[in-house]
Amino acid sequence: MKKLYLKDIAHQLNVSKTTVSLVLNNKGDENKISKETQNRILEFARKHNYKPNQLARGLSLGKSETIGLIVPDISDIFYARIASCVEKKAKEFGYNVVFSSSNESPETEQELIRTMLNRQVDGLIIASTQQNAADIEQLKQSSFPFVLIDRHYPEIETNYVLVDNYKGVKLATEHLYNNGRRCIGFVSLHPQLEAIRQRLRGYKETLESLGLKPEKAFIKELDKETHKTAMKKAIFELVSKPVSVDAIVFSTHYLTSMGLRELRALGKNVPKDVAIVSFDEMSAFDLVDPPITSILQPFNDIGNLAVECLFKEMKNKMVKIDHQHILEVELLIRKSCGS
Amino acid sequence: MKKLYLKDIAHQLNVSKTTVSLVLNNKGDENKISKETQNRILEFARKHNYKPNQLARGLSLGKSETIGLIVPDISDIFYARIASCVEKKAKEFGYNVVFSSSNESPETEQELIRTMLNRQVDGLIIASTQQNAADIEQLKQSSFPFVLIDRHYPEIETNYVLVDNYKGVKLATEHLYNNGRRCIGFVSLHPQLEAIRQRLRGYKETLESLGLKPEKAFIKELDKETHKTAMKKAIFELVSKPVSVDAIVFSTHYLTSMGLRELRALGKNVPKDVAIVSFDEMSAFDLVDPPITSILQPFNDIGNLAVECLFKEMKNKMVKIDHQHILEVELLIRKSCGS
DNA sequence: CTTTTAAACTAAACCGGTTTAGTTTTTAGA
DNA sequence: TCTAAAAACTAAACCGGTTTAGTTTAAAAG
Repeated sequence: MKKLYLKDIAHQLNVSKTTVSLVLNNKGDENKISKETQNRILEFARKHNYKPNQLARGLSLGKSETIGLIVPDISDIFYARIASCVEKKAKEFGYNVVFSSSNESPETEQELIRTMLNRQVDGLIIASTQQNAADIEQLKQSSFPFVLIDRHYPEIETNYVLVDNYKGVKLATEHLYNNGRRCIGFVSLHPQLEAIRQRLRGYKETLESLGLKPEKAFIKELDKETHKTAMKKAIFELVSKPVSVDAIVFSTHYLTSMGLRELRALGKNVPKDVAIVSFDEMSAFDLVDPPITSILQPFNDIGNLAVECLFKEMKNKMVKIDHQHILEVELLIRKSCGS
Repeated sequence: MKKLYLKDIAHQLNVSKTTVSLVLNNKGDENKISKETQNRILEFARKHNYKPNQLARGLSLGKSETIGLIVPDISDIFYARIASCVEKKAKEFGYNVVFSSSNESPETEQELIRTMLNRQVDGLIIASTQQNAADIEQLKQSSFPFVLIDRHYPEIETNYVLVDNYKGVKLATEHLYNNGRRCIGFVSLHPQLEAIRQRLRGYKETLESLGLKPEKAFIKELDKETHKTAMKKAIFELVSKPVSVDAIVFSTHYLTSMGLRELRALGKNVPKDVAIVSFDEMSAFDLVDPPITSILQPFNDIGNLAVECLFKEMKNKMVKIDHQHILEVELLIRKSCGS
């Protein structure tokens, strides 16, 4: 059973390629192709299950009906969930998704953006490393449709779908305070990410508003390359004298896991000795001992909104910056802060 | 800054498109383009950062340098991890990956396969719903390069990369036995999946080899649509009289989570009252109370091997069935089976 | 001094669609 | 009866690359 081409249909039915193409693209009526011919073509195409070559179609139309998704790491459950949403939503529009992970490397991200542009994706959804302002700026200048998710560039005006990092950490910190904690630590990664900066700001300002002082010693900012080894030291310092925190806010799910492992290794009881809250969660956090109080991100909304915005951009040709969404997060109280 | 085309380079340098194309594809020497001309072209292309339109290139070459990945659910951490691997490995070959989730629906899977073929992917990696023999058979007949992962069709000879499901469950069951358990239950999903059948077989035959009888009442096969509600009933029946198992093997990570929640809701102590083992795990299973003894799947090897096999197929034109890999699994003993 | 051969390059066809600018045939109007 | 307009269809250009089958020029061979 060899592949069927437009040309073949035309030959078989004794009409031109033009006619076949018009009919199959639903332009039969406006081009005054007789109903009878239309039916013959439609019928034949259906019967032989004709599907056009998308490369040829894309080349001709100047669009690929594919969008690109660039995330730091597709095996991170947070991004995997977003990817799943993006894919579903894109499919509603008849679009496919090509994905790639930047592994937090700006160089890789740059390369990925270019590769995707060469592949003629019609739009991009990017969770950027945030160290790639030049490329983002260029995308904007060339008015290529794109939407940033999870991370944005405060200095560049773009469409984005973010999460209220500040408020999330505020909620978490206040919750710890309300549970009687007064020495609240903060463990975080890559301070170069705006999202992380917002979380840090949320932490500091909330402490201050509560009349507490955010001591430098309470704050551990781990380097992304070395955080696996650095975590041990960080936790040790936080829970030992003279710092001796009685609570820790972790800025990401996997930091929470790692931190909790270290706390246990040190024989600390959670939440009695040290209460913890996690920004973002993993699938089994409700089963952990103790179940971990977490700030939940609305990954479904992030994915859906991002795709919707992107398609509006793609439709309008002119890219308007009018989709700057900051979504609410939710504090899910479990047991890791006491009570 | 408008897009630069091959034609533009040719004009600017006063040579033909042919020459430019040959040089940029490293065919300058074999086509006797002078070193000098080659350098001029290479230099110019680099300076202006020329990248060919991949749709045009793909159409011309009859290949897209893209592979398709079809999994049941990309937001499942197991498939997300495999996707991550596949992407990395594919990139080594200069390939991109388009992914899609079938959501366990054979119709969706069928549609995805066709869509991907229309998009001219050069090969497919499929974790099939296993209810789509017709399409798989057809792929095979048309000798289109593809590799099955995680799930295969025993009745169709194809290349695949699987995991030794039988042995995994055998290991788990024996471990429970060695910890003194004699009433071992089995909770599973979709018995139509070959992988699940293998796991069930592993369970039954191991029990028999240990001199135990695999009672029907010990085995719960949940329906995929209703498993969320059915789990409650299943666990209740397993741990109540007259069945009263003292151990459960769960055939998938999320079943383990759900089952554990139900066990807790019933006030059962794990592992004292009921020991559990999970086939496959989630990120935080080591932090759960108790840490869950799990059968680990080598997702890295699955992804890498699948890509390697696929590329061999793609290179050889002739698709040879000589890549039937069954990878070893590992039992990671934690605390959920006692000590 | 012609004929071969090699070196360096190119025109045009091709991939498989879409679309513009027609052409042919039929019908309606004057 | 002749012309204009409408209906139904199509040839050929185009998208942006790759590649086949040459062409032109210069040097080597006879």
